Amino acid sequence: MPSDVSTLESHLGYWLRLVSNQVSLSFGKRVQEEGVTVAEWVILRYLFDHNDAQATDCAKSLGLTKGAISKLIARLEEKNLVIRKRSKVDARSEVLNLTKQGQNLVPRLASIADKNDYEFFKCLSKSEAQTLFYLMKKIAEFNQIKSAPTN
Amino acid sequence: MPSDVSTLESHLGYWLRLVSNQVSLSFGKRVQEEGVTVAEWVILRYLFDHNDAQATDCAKSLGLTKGAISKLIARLEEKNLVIRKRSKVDARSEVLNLTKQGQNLVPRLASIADKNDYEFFKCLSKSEAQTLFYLMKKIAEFNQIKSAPTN
DNA sequence: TAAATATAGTTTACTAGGAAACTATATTTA
DNA sequence: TAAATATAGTTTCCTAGTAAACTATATTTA
Repeated sequence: MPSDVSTLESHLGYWLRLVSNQVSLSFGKRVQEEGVTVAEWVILRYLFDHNDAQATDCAKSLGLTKGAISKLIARLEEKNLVIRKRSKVDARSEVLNLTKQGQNLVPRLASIADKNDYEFFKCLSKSEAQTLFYLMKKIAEFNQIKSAPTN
Repeated sequence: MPSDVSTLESHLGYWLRLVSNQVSLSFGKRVQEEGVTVAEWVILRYLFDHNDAQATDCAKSLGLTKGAISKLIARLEEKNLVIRKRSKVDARSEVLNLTKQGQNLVPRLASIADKNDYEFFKCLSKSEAQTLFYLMKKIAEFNQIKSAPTN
């Protein structure tokens, strides 16, 4: 007689967490060579497309809290990859930009991201990968998870 | 002229992380009512099926490091949900079991997990959900991510 | 048997992230 | 205009997780 208690494996959330954790771990090890982390890469890539960005916009677009962003920006500034300036029009907010060094780094990180994604998901056919993109976007949209509209 | 720098959204890893983080966050808020966390639920569910389990087996099956397991077990013991005993046959290892309280809790947590999964993924059709299960398992298997073989 | 090595768990130091309280500045409203 | 409220960021405290060093016990090997 089977147990009526659902298993871990019967939940999609379990599988997503399991796989996602490993993808990020693997990616983290790769970008470490460039002196940054996965979370930092995400901010850098966002700023690459958004000059004079505001921390709050960044948080909303990337689905993070302002607390998380605050800490990441502070670290990126220390690493000399991001410059923060107080806004002239609103003394509460700040204006974010990549440094020259930051701008040079982003393409290299993008290559690493491409490679990591390829290695991890190369077991999927073209159409399976497309399906997975489609499903993730559908879930994100349905559940109102914000994502950077950069393309 | 388009940038040759790949976007965040062009990586499956990005989407998985985005969605997975939100699923876990949502689930975490729900199980909080029962006084436990997502990571604790995972351990409890494992121990529900594995009497006299060893921490190392637990770690391997769930894809966690022994350090992570060590801290989680310590907390579960404090919460009186798990009992740890030193093994008689091997003084290095310990024998893990749920307390009566832990056994009673697991079915309630399983219900919450069911509900959370349903709410988050109800935007998917039956066949889409099946496809997502299939793809996650395929990726996990290909990349040798360990998962509890409880069913 | 003594020394080397392997294994089980713990601890420490780190990144990732949320929640909530906090400071400072802007904006609304009475 | 004064008071209330909203917004931008920061800080603190928590959980989740890895890596690496550490302790203690077992097992191998010379």
